[in-house]
Amino acid sequence: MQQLSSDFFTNDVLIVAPKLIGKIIQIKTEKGVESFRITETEAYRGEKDLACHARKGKTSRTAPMYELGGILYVYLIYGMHWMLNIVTAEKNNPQAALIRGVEKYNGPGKLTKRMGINKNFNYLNICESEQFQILDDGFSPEIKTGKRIGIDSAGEIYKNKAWRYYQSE
DNA sequence: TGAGTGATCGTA
DNA sequence: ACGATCACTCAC
Repeated sequence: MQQLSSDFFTNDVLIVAPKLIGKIIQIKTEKGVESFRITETEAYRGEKDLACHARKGKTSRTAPMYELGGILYVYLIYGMHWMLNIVTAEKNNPQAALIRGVEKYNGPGKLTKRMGINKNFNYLNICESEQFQILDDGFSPEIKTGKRIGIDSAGEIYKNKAWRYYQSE
């Protein structure tokens, strides 16, 4: 059981997002230490990607994505649901992998609710944090790809990219 | 299929 | 200051 190093996240999101499948999120909550194995991710890749928040450039919301890979990008959507993203790539290359599902909790809003993820986790460095870590226990499942979900306004080219990754049964 | 919900950002 | 938008979820 090994914690992922900074190098792991300093790669293109199209490399990192599929590699995150099967890895384990370990989080310290009021209940103690809990673990969740990642089953589904999506890649959001730079200002050119019309589905990525960074398509409009750097703002206070998207600033975390412009940092060096290895921190969290957390934001609220529809006034209710916290979205958990892992920032990837080098500084000023705004990319992130959305954690869309973990074992037993599918859906990006459901898993953050279960984990207690909120605004306080934004910018958290996951290579240095005691509270939130990602671990590799050697498990490497077969991975399938598909179109990303919920990005209808993104335009034909990027809407149809197969940048969603999930574990096949 | 549509309501709930509030931060964010462009426009003024 | 205002209004449109939104990487979702749940109940019909």
